[in-house]
Amino acid sequence: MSIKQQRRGTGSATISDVARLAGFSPMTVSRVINGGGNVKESTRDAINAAIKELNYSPNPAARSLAGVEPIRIGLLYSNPSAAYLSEVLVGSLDRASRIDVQLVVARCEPPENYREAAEHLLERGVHGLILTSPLCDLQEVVDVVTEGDQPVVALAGGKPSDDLITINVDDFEAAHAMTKHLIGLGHRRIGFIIGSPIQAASGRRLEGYRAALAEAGIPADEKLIEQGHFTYRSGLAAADKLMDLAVPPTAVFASNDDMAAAVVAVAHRRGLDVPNDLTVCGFDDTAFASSIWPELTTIRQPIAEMARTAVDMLTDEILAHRAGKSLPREHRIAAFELIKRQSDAPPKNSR
Amino acid sequence: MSIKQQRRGTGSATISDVARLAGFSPMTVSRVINGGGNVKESTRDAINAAIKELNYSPNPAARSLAGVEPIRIGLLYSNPSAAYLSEVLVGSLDRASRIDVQLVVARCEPPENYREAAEHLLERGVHGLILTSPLCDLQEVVDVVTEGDQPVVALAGGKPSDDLITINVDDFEAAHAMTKHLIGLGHRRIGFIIGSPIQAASGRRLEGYRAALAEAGIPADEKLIEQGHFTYRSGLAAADKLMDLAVPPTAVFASNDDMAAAVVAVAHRRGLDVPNDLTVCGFDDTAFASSIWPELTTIRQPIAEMARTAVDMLTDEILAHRAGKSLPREHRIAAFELIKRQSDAPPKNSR
DNA sequence: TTTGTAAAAGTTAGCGCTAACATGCACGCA
DNA sequence: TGCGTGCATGTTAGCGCTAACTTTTACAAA
Repeated sequence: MSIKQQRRGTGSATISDVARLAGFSPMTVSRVINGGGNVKESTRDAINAAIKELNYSPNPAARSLAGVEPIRIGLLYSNPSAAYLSEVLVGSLDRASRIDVQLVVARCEPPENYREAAEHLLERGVHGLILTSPLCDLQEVVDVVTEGDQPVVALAGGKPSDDLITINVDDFEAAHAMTKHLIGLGHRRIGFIIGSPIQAASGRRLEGYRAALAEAGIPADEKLIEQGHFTYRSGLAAADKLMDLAVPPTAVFASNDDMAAAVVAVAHRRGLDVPNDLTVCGFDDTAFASSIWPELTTIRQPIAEMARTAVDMLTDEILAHRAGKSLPREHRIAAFELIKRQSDAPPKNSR
Repeated sequence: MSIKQQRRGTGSATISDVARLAGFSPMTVSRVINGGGNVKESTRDAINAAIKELNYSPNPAARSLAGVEPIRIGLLYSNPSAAYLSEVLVGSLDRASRIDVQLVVARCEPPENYREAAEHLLERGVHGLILTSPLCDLQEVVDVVTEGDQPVVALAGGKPSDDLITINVDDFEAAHAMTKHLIGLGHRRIGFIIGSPIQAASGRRLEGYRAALAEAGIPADEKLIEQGHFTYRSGLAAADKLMDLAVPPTAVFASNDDMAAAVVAVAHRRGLDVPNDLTVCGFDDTAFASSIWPELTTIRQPIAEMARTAVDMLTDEILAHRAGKSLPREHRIAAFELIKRQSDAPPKNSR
């Protein structure tokens, strides 16, 4: 007796296996998978059960060969805050390749060419877009990309709205937690450097800071709050002003790492030791945070994870759209993490 | 008369179109494409001509469906010098997706888990590996990944050898050019901070520096040369030593941007203006270079382009390997660029 | 000339999936 | 009873490619 050798095949389950197990034809299975209509509820359930049992997932090559247009997602970035970008890329690529979605990455530098870059992507036929920070906070950019009817995800930024799916950490809670951490160390005069006013997160971070102070019963001192623009240079200026105060802060919480690094630079220039004379902490956990010395205590956003989520959500939207349905725009909140490094310590006088 | 509507199909040429045009069967075309043997020279030429004329390229989905194992390339990185990483990713992904090669990205942090990470990739069935800096300079890592018979490309680092394909800028020429630039500005006492001794590029950069000085007839002063480790912290120490010299340098050329940033920090701490009191320049053009102030004059390696090349070379190797042939290990040199920003100026006394 | 043999080419079938069409069936209405 | 109507499912064929097998051709040895 000869066992017929399978000539090819990956060994994993096929749509026919599922069909056989469920007792229907492959076509019906296909309909269930692709959200097609006209399938009885009980049939759908039986097929889904079979899919689960066989741990089946459709072969993307066969699918695309059979004429289904593969899902393409555009990723628009600018301002290579490089650590951020690489996390975005690693996360989104990882997920995209796993679920066989094409990712088209494009750089754009507002205000010059954002329109062009966006149109370029749309021409390439993308079915959805991911907008990374700080693009999501530029209203013109958002307007351009939401003109069409492709779904758009704003990653770490952007105002939740009906046009935009957003994925963010809770900036308020994160800033609140960091401020509370500083208060816990014994600090009472805590300087704050606000981020760029055009980014929505800046305001939320400021409020988190204020709220933590208020909760601890520490009176707000507006002189301790300086405006910055998320740049190193703006951090230098803000830090100088803070350190020139009659009673300077014992800790400075900057709204991002670039500005925090600038605070460290200013402190050093003035002969202050970080963290013993001045505690400094940042936000974002970019490469900066761990490449300067001392390394910064900061807030980490799970960017890679958020990027993965972005790809998933877009894909769901696109599939729903293809099936003629429509999903409500979701607004996800991801969990942040307070990364404690070497730039924070109790204030001097409290020891 | 009814024109039969094509139900599906992408519209682009298929292997049958090529076969028809060339006057052979699709199978023979397939053989030509896949480097199979037993095709007459004249046939091969005719088919290649037809391929060119129709601008044909095989449909990857159909190919993979027909059972050809898709090419998978592993990319190993560590030490997220993030700008570098993002360039590597953008470049390699761009090319990989265009030629339909799968890229499997993995992080590894020697000395803990490099073996594990490498083995993990190999288990995932990658057919070739890209090793990014600084991994390519760790002999243990290189040993592990070259154990098998997959081809390995060292990107921006590594010693050219029979085991390793390398892609580098000419570190000697680049350091030479930068030093010459400084001499051209009028500097005569130029400090140099050497990179990590374990990376081969460090030595080549030092030699470039020495050669440029020698050419200009400037006597070498060993006190102006300090050892560093490519880290910010090592840059701080080296800069302090240089600035403590009886006759300190008027310019410092650090072997990477992190150390150059540290030199700027030390200068500021000592009340020196950059570039008016001290010229500082770096190497690599990482994010650091343009996020601190003043922005660094530095050497840019075309990392994205080099990454693209890496993917191409590996793919060629893998295809050659599959066809039973073997290509010699190549060692490519890419063109660097001297990026002039705001951290260099003529020395004070020369004005 | 016949035959053997290897090189060069062609044929067949099938990878897994889905579009288009076909069918079956229940239900309501004339 | 017959007949449309619409839902639920099945059948057929083909997407583009290549593995495995078969056939043809070229050419040398018998």
